[in-house]
Amino acid sequence: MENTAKEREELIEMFGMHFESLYHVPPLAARIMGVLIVDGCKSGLTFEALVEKLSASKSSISTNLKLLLSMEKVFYFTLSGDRKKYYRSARLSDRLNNYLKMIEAEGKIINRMHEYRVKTASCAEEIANLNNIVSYKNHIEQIEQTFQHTISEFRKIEIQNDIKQQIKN
Amino acid sequence: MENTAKEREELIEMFGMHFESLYHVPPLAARIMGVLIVDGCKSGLTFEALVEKLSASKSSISTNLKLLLSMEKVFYFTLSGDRKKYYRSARLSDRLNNYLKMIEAEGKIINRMHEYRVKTASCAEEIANLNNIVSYKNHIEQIEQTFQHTISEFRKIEIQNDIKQQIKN
DNA sequence: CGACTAGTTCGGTGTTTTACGAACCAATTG
DNA sequence: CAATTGGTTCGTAAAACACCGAACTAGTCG
Repeated sequence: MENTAKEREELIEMFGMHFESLYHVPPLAARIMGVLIVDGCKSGLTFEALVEKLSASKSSISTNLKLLLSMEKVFYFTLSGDRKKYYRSARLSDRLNNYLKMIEAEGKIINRMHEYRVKTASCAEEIANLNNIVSYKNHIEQIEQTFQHTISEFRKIEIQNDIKQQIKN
Repeated sequence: MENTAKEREELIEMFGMHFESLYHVPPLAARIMGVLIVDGCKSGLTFEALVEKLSASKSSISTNLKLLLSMEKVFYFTLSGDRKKYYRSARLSDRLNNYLKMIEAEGKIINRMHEYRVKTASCAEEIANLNNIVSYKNHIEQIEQTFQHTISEFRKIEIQNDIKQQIKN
């Protein structure tokens, strides 16, 4: 049993590192994401629970939670007759969407790059390089489409799960 | 013509922003990447050229270049009879590979997550959630494969271009 | 060998970030 | 209305970061 606890710690740490570099958020925010995924996937975690689990101050949790809410990486729900907010991490499809956004950013900049090169190309070498850019553009677009497809497929599953959940309650 | 210069500046700035957030490097390192792509794609840029173009100190350029070299985002080559190093940004396929790495990291952590959940799942709700994770894992793997395929396709083009280049010289 | 080129390393400084405690607010409860 | 709960806001201390100049190294040339 102690082994499971250790594994839990490791998982939270792993998620923390992952989100810190991926979303560019403070360490504490990343760890919040971690515990929300590892411990809070079913019913959410309260503000208090986060303070305890992460042994951080109320103010730090508040600030970082606000950040994550504004980034839509985390959301909360309330229960009637309960003043507390229950926090949960965003859906898995949102994580996929994050990668899509990065790749879209790359795509946009490559388009600009291409326009610029077309205008300024002068020698044969540069024109050869242009072909390279076009090919890169096409690959990026292809990947974007794959992502879009995967995300929409995955969203369907999530929506179905949500409906099941709602029927149960 | 003044318009092109402005567009160039904008492109460098765009690349800078992009790489800063993507690779988590200091602003100057990101701008080095930017100028290397925009101005140095054909024949590379010298250390000196970078100092001038970015109007930064030699020490800052040195430090950031060292960082980019260690990250393999930048490489250099030398010409016989010329003491200078010529810096170039990594290939486009390496940029694609960077996204693959991120997604692989996500995949690994999701695997760990799944193992953990299998061990700790107790109620029906948790088991339902498990299916969700499995499905996510599968989608991630599918995307990884697409990426691997795209990267290997793209590498072929790059290698062909390299050969053409070598024949020319 | 002295001067120059090409670049690195070191120490320091101004800025930014991160987390904190204390004070505060707003809603509820006895 | 006083006390408690659930949380926010603000000012700040500590640490990390980014960039710089000065001093230094290592190779080259006259």
